Amino acid sequence: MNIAVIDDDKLVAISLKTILESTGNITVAAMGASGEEAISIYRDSHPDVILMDIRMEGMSGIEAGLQILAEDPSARILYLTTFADDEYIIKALNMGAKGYILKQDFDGIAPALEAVMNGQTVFGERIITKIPELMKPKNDYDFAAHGINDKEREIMELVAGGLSNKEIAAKLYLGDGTVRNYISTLLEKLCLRDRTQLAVYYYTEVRR
Amino acid sequence: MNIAVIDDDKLVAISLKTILESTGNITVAAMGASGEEAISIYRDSHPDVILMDIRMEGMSGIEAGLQILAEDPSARILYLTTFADDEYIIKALNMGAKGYILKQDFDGIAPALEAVMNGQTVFGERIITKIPELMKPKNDYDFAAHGINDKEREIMELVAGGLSNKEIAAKLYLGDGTVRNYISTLLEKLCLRDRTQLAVYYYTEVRR
DNA sequence: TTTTTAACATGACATTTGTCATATTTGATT
DNA sequence: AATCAAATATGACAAATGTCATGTTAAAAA
Repeated sequence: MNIAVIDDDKLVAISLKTILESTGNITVAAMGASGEEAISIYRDSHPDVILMDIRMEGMSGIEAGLQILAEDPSARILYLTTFADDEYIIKALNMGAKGYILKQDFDGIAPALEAVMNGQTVFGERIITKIPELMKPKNDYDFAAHGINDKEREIMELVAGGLSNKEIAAKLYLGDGTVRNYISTLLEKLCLRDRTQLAVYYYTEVRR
Repeated sequence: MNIAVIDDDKLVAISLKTILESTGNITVAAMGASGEEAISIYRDSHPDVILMDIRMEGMSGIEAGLQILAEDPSARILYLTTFADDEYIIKALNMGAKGYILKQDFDGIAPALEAVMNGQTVFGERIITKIPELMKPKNDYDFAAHGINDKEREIMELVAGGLSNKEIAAKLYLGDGTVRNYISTLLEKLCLRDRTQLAVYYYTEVRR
């Protein structure tokens, strides 16, 4: 099995090469230290699996992976992580990566590569247990992109909390006519008709 | 590595034993054909990994797995599935199983066992892609427990879709006063005040 | 059969809601 | 200083909404 090792820590890369090649079954055909290198290495030598650090200087492992998979959807990418970077798990998963394992776990890497080679997807010990909570997508709804300012956002949240105009007015020290105006503008901006649709929008688009 | 193979299809069990032992690295220390057997085998011989069919006559693989993990949380259980039984994926995951792979994928099983032996968690090709949708907890909201009948439930869903009374009435061939009555009862039953709160309730309690 | 209950409906009424035209204040731009 | 654009506010108005009392029908229970 030919693999490529991409890690911006030279020492780690070398260690991996040594360890993996000592298994006898694995050949490290290429090594790189950045996302860009990963891409060009993959283009040149099409290794069976790319073993890549997820966070690197410059282009991240994720970006490089996306690029590689765009060019060859059958590429097998196995990410290495140092433990701290949870945020990437879901991204990697959705992207179509073949797994996500801990760098520290030297002994586990070779078997993981074998499994990936055979079409499996592999996760390190503690990683899989985190997936449930990571799965609820943190929302990155962009209020600004819809021209919604802070006050409007606040009012939207209160409407989505089921409050009446009067209650919202009291809570924000505004006149209740003012609140109605805010809601009017919100509805206009979001092409909705009434507060109920606004609440629905909130739960389906903003905080889905 | 000593493993136990549990499958209620004798033929599959034997085939697995043959294939796995031919790798040289794996010894099938015990075989069984039911959940009950799995439990007693684990008690007796503590294999490194249990390779178990997930659906079997009598006690299912999940139940047996729960029992085994209760007695020894460090037990490594790798499930075999025939493809159709999605529902178990999440259960297996939450339970603490080390993976979930396809029976058909003979070549993949040995590497998967190696990976599991080394602390990884392994999923078959198509399985991981299903996790996102399976993750959203199916709702077991009990309408009946709140005294909500079918019509009311239907109307509640339409309100939560952002429809006006008139639209709901048209859709259900009801008078719009009737719709208002239904909503009134719903609000009464659920201790809510208005349709917006009903929609909020829907998204936070029914389909959360 | 008679009674009861549930589903479906109507109309009257008060309240809430959404729109609009308009105004004041404030800070930024010119 | 003059102008402009926001954030904030008001009141008038129409439409939508929620409540209630009441009625009809059909099915279930007695």
